[in-house]
Amino acid sequence: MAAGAASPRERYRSQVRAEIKERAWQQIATAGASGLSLNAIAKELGMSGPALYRYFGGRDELITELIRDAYRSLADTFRAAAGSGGGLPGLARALRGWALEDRQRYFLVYGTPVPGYHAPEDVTLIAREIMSALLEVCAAAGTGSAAPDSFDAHLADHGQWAGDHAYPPAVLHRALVFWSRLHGVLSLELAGHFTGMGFDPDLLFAAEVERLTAGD
Amino acid sequence: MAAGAASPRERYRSQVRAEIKERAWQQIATAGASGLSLNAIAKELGMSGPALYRYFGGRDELITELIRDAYRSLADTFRAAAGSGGGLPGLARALRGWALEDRQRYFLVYGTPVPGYHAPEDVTLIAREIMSALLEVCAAAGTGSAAPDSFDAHLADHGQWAGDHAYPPAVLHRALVFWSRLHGVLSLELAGHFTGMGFDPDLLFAAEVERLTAGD
DNA sequence: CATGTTTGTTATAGCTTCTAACGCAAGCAA
DNA sequence: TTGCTTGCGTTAGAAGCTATAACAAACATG
Repeated sequence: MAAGAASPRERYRSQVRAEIKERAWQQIATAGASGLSLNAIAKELGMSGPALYRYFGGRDELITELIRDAYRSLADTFRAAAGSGGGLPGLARALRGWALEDRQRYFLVYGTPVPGYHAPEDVTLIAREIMSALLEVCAAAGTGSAAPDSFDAHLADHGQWAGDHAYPPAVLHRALVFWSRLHGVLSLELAGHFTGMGFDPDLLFAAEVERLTAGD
Repeated sequence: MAAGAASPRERYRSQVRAEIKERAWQQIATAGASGLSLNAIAKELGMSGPALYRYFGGRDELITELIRDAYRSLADTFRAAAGSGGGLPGLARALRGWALEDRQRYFLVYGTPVPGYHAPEDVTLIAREIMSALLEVCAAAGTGSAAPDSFDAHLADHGQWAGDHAYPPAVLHRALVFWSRLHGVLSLELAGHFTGMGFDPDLLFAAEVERLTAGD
């Protein structure tokens, strides 16, 4: 975007910022988001503590940046999957692949929220973008064979979140069910609640996708 | 149990321990588990910092204790619901009620795990107890109308986690689907991913329970 | 060349967890 | 009742963290 032609100073600056974020991802991967230490990152980069504050306003700002990148990455993955004609199974595969690629990144988006934290405006916009791609695929996949229930009736009156496109309630319902069911399996799997049970979570995921595409 | 007749010293000790845990729950409710501060708790109780270490080995031990209590509470809730004949809808209601009662408690059980953390033995035993109650209700509810799929075949070979009772694969599958789907909705709702969308998460939950009981 | 901006430094405040050493007081026993 | 033991709470301190302030050096630009 705007990172092409810039002054050498800005080039250096953005490169250091990127390096900081890279170390931050490494730390998060091994110690979780709560274990991220600016001091440790600074030492790893060979500079001393407060130097990092030239690049990020503080710990919260750095984490917010990582969250934004995580959302962006998921949105791009969804956009690509939605555009490649794989339908709902393709989208599901993309989601699972993205989740397994970096579980801490998944938790940054869908993990336990910090009570005080409020996501900045642009992050909620990316979230809308993700939802939009999902709705698009759901609409293309048809309404399926599930009979309309009371929730569909509710959605007919409370479906403004889908944006401009006036999707039928069945499509909205399908999208919400796709989202919550696959998140349910992925979340439990990534959190390790299936470990030691012996079965393959991938097959449970596949079975849910199966029922999802076969009219719920 | 063993807390009935005890020396006055032990009575005092367990009372202080309980008070500490109560304050800890309050703190977690407002600042999340990562924002729990032993120092702040000590000050609230009128004693100074290191005194808490007479009652808990440290921050990790206190949090582990809270996690254990959360698991215990969920297990008791499940046991009661399983015994009261409400079937799967009753169990689902109980789960939702328990989750909404204290969202941070839910996150302590099903939230983002800390990479290094390993749950102690007894917690995994309580987790098994929870699964056992769920399986019991699933078995009583019948196998439903869902046709056996490849995951059922897989479960026939990998269903040892159900314990002694040799439940049929369909029952195991039903339990896993009950668990993951309801967790999916609850997790997204409690994390606030539905806020601003306008629809009622309770109705989505109810719709999922509906499809869960009506043969998937 | 001079001037202003940006970067990195050290010093410092204030917070955290946690260990160590000490004094006091409560409970138990002879 | 007199002592002894055990446990509780204290202060002091080490090591870590975030974050700010003040300063020095390097850099880019007039």
